[in-house]
Amino acid sequence: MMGDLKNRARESFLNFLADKKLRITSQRQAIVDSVFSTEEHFTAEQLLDWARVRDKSVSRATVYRTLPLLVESGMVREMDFGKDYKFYDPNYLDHPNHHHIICQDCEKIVEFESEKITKIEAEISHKLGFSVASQRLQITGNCEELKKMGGCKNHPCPSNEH
Amino acid sequence: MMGDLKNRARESFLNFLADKKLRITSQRQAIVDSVFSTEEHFTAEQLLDWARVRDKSVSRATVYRTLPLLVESGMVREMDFGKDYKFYDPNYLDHPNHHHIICQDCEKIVEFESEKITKIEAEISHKLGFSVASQRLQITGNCEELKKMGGCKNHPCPSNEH
DNA sequence: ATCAATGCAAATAATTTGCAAAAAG
DNA sequence: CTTTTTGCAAATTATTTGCATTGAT
Repeated sequence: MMGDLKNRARESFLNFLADKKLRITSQRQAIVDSVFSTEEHFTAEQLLDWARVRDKSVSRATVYRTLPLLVESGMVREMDFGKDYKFYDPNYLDHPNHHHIICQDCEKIVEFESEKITKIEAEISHKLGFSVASQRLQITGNCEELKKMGGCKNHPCPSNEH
Repeated sequence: MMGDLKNRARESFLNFLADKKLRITSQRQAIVDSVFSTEEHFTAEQLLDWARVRDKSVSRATVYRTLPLLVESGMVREMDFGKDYKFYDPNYLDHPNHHHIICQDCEKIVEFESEKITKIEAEISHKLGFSVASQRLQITGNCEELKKMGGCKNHPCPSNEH
């Protein structure tokens, strides 16, 4: 049933291309199929790797040219976690208002939703004279392991230092 | 009284430098004084311009080397609005949990705070096994003018097109 | 045929860095 | 004096683009 949703997303995107009179090339297929086969966040480079498994002829330029189309179609969301490259999230279709919480140390990322927050955002925006088109909320924090041990994946536990 | 706060921030930063045994050079003074004389968001390039008014010898490299110190000290917050350069916000000191709402069209930015959101963030994070270190919430929307007229600063109103 | 899409390699642009000279403590 | 900081110019790196060619319709 997850597959169904992803399949529908794939269809939507192909329609989006058709509406814009853009062509469905084998390279775009490989890229799009890759995107709709994962629920992970990914980078342009990762997408290139995945797409090349399906079609060796996919070039980096085509990935970079296709990504904006995926974003414009609403099938994928561009995200910036402060790294020097962007991440892309294919899960906004099913959960258009989800948020992210990221561990400072190990970069573990958890997604969550909150109707309350969505509601407050709309109320306040309205008061300020805006209507909401989209939102992004990122919480940076410490995961359990980091809190308890003083370190997680990326750092040795300080108690092991001397 | 705003000046007081900013002055205190400036002091804090100089102490931060002292604690790290970093030197208070004339270039750093010019940069820091510029930062604590504004409440606007700024870019590295803008900061360079401002600092050069105070001290012509300030170089771009020094601005780029000082910015991470300002961020690390907590006096300035790095922000990414999806442009290809970063913005810096000197207002987190007085309002550590504030959010941004940005018009899609004219890039008007309004800051706001919400204790309710702060509280919900903490609750949910806790449930997920994280503690909150910081957060960033950006709402993208349409300002009044855009809603009413179909366009604001950056675009002609569609009704004026033919 | 026609025109959009591709791969390649070169360009772009914000940010970073090596290094010899200058300045802080 | 010693060590940090500076400006400059060159390097870095994700992303973008020009162009001749290929492929979809």
